Amino acid sequence: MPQDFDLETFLPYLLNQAAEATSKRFQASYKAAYGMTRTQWRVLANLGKFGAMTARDICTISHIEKTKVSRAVAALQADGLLTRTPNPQDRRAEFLALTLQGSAVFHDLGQKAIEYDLALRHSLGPDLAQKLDAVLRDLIAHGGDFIEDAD
Amino acid sequence: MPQDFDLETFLPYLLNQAAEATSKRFQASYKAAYGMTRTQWRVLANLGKFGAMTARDICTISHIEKTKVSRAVAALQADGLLTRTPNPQDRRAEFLALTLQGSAVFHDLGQKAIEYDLALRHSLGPDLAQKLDAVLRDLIAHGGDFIEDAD
DNA sequence: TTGACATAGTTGCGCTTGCAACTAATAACA
DNA sequence: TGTTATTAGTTGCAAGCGCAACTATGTCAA
Repeated sequence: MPQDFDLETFLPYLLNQAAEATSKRFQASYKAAYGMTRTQWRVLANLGKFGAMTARDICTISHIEKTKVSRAVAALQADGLLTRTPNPQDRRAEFLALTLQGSAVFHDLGQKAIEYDLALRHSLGPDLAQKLDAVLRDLIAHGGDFIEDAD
Repeated sequence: MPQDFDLETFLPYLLNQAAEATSKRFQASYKAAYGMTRTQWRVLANLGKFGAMTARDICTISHIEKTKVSRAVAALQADGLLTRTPNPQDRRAEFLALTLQGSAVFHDLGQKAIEYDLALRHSLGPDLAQKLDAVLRDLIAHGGDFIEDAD
């Protein structure tokens, strides 16, 4: 009967703390300068990286829920950072693309993100940082696949 | 002019994804069985691990904001999982302690958490899992200390 | 004492989220 | 063709969260 559970060694807890700690600072970049949400920043970053695509594509690529994407897209459009173009082949869907202004924001924030990421990795050391990448990707891919009852 | 920012290699993003992926499944344990919030689960876990303490102590230990702690404590009390005892030395503060029922819940969830944690670590391999712990703790401690302008 | 400041904890408000239900368009197939 | 099932995207609602303001108590020092 192990009664010695310790939150401080619980992997999901540690991951959450680390994610919050590292995200918090960078959040200031897009929140203060552009009044953007994390979801908005991610949608922008995906469009900036991959070019025009539909909301559904963004969902698939980024694993963000469609509700969040929908609202983020509406907000980004309202701010003039992206445009929607109907797809004549499928009138349910719309192609999303960054405006010139949206691209400018993407380049500005992307630049800051790269610098921040480098600083973080620098503090960890190169090989550790690289291993961390692999481990995190592994957890992202398989982190929810163990316990078979739920869902 | 590096325009090649890629979200997929951005450490805060990876950490968030990994945290979400691993937390989601375990969340089912406390949400489905006890209708608890993540914050409630964390407060319960801290009280279970460290015994009676004040809300302020929980804030200090866990880095959860006092507002969240306050509301989680109220909810846990309403569910009969903890009791508040006024501190005669300082009538602003209250000692919080798990009830018998609260302890039972803590042991149940703690057990499940240990199992889940072991499964996660097993999938990573022992040495990698251990390194991950150290890296995450490092990021938690220093993850926000680089960029000096914000705040 | 009394007044200025600090601290424990709560509350109000606006915002983001998650979930389920919804609309509109398309696909599948008898 | 008509009927049903999928899919793209939106919306309503009930939370939870973050922040600032607030209450009540305690501290310090003139």
